Amino acid sequence: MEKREVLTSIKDERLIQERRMQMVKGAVNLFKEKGFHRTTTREIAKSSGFSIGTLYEYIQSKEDVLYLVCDSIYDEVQERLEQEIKVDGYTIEGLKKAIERYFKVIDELQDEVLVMYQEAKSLSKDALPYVLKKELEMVGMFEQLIKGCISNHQFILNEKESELLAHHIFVQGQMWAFRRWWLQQHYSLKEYTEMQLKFLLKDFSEQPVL
Amino acid sequence: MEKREVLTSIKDERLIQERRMQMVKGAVNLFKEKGFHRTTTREIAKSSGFSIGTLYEYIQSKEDVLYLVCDSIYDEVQERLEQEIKVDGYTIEGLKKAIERYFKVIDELQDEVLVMYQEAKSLSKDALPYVLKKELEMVGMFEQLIKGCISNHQFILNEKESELLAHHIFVQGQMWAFRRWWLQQHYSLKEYTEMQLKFLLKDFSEQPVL
Amino acid sequence: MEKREVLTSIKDERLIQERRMQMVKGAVNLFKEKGFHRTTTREIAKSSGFSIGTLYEYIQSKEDVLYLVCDSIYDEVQERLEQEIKVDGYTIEGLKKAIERYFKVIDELQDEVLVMYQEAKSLSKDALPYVLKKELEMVGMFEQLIKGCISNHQFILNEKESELLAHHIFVQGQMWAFRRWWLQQHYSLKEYTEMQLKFLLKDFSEQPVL
Amino acid sequence: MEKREVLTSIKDERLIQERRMQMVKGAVNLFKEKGFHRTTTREIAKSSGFSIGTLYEYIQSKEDVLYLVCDSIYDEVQERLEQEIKVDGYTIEGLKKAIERYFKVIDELQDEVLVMYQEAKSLSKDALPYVLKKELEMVGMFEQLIKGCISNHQFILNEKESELLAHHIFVQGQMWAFRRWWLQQHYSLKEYTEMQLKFLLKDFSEQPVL
DNA sequence: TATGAATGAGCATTCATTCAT
DNA sequence: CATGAATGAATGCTCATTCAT
Repeated sequence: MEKREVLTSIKDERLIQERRMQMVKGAVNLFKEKGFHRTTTREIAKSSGFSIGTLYEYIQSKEDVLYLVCDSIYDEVQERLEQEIKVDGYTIEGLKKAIERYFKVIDELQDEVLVMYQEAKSLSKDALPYVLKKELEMVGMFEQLIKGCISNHQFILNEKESELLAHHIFVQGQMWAFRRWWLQQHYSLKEYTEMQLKFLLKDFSEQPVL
Repeated sequence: MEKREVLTSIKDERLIQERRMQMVKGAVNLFKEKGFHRTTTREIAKSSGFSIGTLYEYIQSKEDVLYLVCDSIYDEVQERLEQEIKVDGYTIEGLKKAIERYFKVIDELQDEVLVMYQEAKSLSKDALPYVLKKELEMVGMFEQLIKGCISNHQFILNEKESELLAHHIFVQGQMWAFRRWWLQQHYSLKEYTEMQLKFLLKDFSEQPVL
Repeated sequence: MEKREVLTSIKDERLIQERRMQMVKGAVNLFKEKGFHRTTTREIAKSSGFSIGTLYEYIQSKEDVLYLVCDSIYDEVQERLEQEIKVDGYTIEGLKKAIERYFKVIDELQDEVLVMYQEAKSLSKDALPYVLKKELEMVGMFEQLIKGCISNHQFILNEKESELLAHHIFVQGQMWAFRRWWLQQHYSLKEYTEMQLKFLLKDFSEQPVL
Repeated sequence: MEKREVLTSIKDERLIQERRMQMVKGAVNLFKEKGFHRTTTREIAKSSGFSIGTLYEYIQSKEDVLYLVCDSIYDEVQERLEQEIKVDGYTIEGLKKAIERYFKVIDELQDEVLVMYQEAKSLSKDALPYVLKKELEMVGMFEQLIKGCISNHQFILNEKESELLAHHIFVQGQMWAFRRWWLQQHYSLKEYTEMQLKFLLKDFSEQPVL
């Protein structure tokens, strides 16, 4: 699936990138505070550093901003993740480290992650699938790791179990962000990570399962 | 924490209950479709079967409807759960059944659960804590079950692990609702439940952990 | 001009009088605080001690309440005044005493007077003339006194001057009420009365004017 | 006391002045006819010659319009007055002329004056003091004139009497406006002025008072 | 007579979007 | 390209009035 196009009347591609970066940065902060619906386009323009007229030169509707924000958050999470994950091989140890790093990335971007999960439903029928697709790509990263481990005889899981485990890992990361009102009062990130690893991988940590 | 009062100018308590039931029922359907912010008070009134004026006789602001909806969903989930859970003792088998039933309840009320999780953030500073409290009560139900099992030497977990496991169970239930766009295309509820049980409880299923 | 009728569906005349008295008493207090437009019929009913339904048994529209209030205030001012004024003869001394007493009555009923002057404009085309008529009757009381004095050769004024003096007196009384935010911080009622008497009547106090 | 700020989202100061002038002009006419409360913001916008949206670009609430109206009326009365009064010295003749001109200004702006006196009470706790202050400034103009005359030995009055006389003059001017329903049917402005001068200043017109 | 639940026209205000400069 | 004034449909909410009980 190619990136959904956000139409603009501007020709200079470099300018488009720059303005949109400003826009996303400003909007994320606002969405964090007040949510998408309670944020006005004027506020977005202001916190982006340009006028409402200019804002509309680079987007077609308010919803485009939300799409741009979601898109950018995914890109950032994914990018950071890929950067860190690549190094380790397909071992249980590698999988553990990947999870650890994933949790760390979520922790660093928790505001953004929160925004995305709370506001994504406001995306149009048009943009939503693209965002969900991105999510599946991230789950796919874990799935690949798991399957790599299985190929390496690190442990045994069937197809569906692998898939679900990948989802599991993914959701537990998000959980750190959107249940932070409780979790982060009771656990440090380190504690949380350790316990999650225990729950998620305990069976596999000693010997291949029969 | 006592129930947050939603002010009304109506004196007949029976009528209040009846109208609010209509209201919640009508509103949930709308919130499902279009979300809280895109639903107008007029639509809520209409789908509740009365006029906008009457709607406002029973609430003070649009947000009250959201609160009433969240409140009612929690009550229903909790009620259904308690009803089913009570019978079984504090055994692993009992815990499993409780989880199964919890997942079933979530499955039945998935629209409502989804609404609640997507819209709760729009609750005022006033109402949010009450809703979060309700959530912790539900987590608490699982925690009690788990601790009961521990007392019965069904397995060994420390305090924090028990808490986290309870959260885990709770979140996996919700996950069935808010990731249904993917999960429910790949798994039946039965499959999902079985696999979750395996992940959540596998260690404990054969013998007490040392 | 006969009293404007305020229609009611109630037959028992005694009840009508009683309910309307409650109504006026309750409404005056509310109008004082928030003005006619900002006061709701529900509030009037409540502060009158009966239900909104009952309120509308005794009036036909919210404006009727305002009319009833204005009417009742005039009646009270006029009644108190007549009661006190009658005794003295048509002398300058008598006129002075009448003015003193008028100012005292205004002082006692200043809230009511204020309400009337600020809200009378909200009366319908129908009710306004009746209220203005009442006002002229009160001015007429002073005019009579003045003309009596002239007949008694206490001083000399032509017709128009007499009229204007009567208006003058009347307006100075009201002034005590509706400029109280300044006057009552700088003068006691006694001081104000004395100075007004000096201004209004000085010329006449020593000898007939040529 | 500096002018109370009415917030606007418009940056062009010239435009603000122009639009507000239109607004005040349109609103005065409506307030005259139906009063502040019975006038809708849409009507104000329409009679100002722009849309409701534009209206709200220049004010923050309906009450701001009332404030702007009151403010503008005072400014106009005061400006016209100062313009005319300056020339004459501190003599009884000068005071008389000032009063004449004041009455003439009130006569010309009687609709506006009426609006102000009937609606000022609807101003917020915030704006009211500012308007009352303006009123005292106008009274102060007469007080200065009177005290100037006293300094010039034109007549003798103590401090409090001077103050009250100034208020007197001020109120008699207003009286021409808000009792016009009677006065203007019985007197021409000329007659009224002459008689008021006689009442207000007769004692002083021939010789200094002992 | 008394009550109070129901009604819906009406209002102030907001805000995404456009377009002339 | 950038600006910001203008627009008006849409929305949350109020409240005078009615009428069945």
